[in-house]
Amino acid sequence: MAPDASSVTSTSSASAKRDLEIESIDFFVRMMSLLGLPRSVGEIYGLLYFSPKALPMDQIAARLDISIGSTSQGLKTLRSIKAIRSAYIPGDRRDHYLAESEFRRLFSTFIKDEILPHLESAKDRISRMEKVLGSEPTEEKDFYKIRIEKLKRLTQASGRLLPALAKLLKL
Amino acid sequence: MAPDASSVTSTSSASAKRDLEIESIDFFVRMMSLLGLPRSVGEIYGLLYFSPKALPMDQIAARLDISIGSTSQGLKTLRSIKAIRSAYIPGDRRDHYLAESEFRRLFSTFIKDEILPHLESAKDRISRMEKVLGSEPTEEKDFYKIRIEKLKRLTQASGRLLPALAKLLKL
DNA sequence: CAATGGTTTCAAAAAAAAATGAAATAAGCA
DNA sequence: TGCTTATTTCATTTTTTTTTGAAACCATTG
Repeated sequence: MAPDASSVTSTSSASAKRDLEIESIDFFVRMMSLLGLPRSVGEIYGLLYFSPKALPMDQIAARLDISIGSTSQGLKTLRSIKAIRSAYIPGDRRDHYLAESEFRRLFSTFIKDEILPHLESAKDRISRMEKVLGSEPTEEKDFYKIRIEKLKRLTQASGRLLPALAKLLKL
Repeated sequence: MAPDASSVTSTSSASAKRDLEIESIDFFVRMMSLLGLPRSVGEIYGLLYFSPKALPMDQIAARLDISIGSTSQGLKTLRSIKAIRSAYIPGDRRDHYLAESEFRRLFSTFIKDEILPHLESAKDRISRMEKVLGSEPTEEKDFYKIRIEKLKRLTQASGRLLPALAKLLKL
């Protein structure tokens, strides 16, 4: 078979690394988008996840071919959900980033920040519903009562289940 | 206090119903958006969830003040995740829709259709990663091995946990 | 304390997602 | 079958989200 300049390199492991990197980026782009996070955030995390050394922002932007604006924003998001941490590299002013590979922490932060607040407001809303219904003797009162009851159970179950789920994900 | 034509009606429970409806729509718009579904889908489900009688498409569009195009699309989505079902009303040609209030079914369909396919493709991807790595004796091989191992555990855990979660949500 | 390199911010552009409305299709009824 | 009403489809428009790029900001160091 014909040697191909782009895939055969001196060390031969460089292309393997690139392959892993690409699979990783692809994987995390999908996964982050499942969590509602933008493409660039998935790309950055995917790159860092398979990087043995911490990378500075400008290298991340260059490797992914995205703007430093996006990169800065994406790193901010990833920091906020504790999906990355920065490592100090002596003699280099730039911040260097490493992927946090403990998914447990990642998910529990996500659940805590994104899901639980909604559950909180749901509780208030259900109280309001009960108040509205309480004073109104409509014919279909039973129907409404049951619906409110189901909503209540849903939010209660979620409130208990989600934190438990986060704990189970000790990977 | 001054009587207000729009909120005081002959039965007085009409406004209570409207209040519940609004809270419900608001609730489900948020919840559906958490699942990545468009606003209109949440509105439709929220309306149906607190409707004691099945509603036809044109009434749904009118009450929510959205186009029948959106309504048709939204109903299609909701049907596909089994969140609603249609009821036959004698003497009326139109399809009438009811909310499926068993959240368990709703979630398990959602998990099965939206999440599990991703997990499937993740398995393939991980096999590819292992193949790439296997033939490459790099120095950092241990690092890559560990990362791949973690990914594998994540997908395995999710594959086991998510269906279990769906079952637990018998509300 | 200026100069340089690194990072953030944010208005504008680009891209993606959702809603509209009208035409096409289907489905019930006379 | 033809007429009427209900529903779907889809090109276009609108809205929302994401990315860009340049200016502002910060921090280190000569």
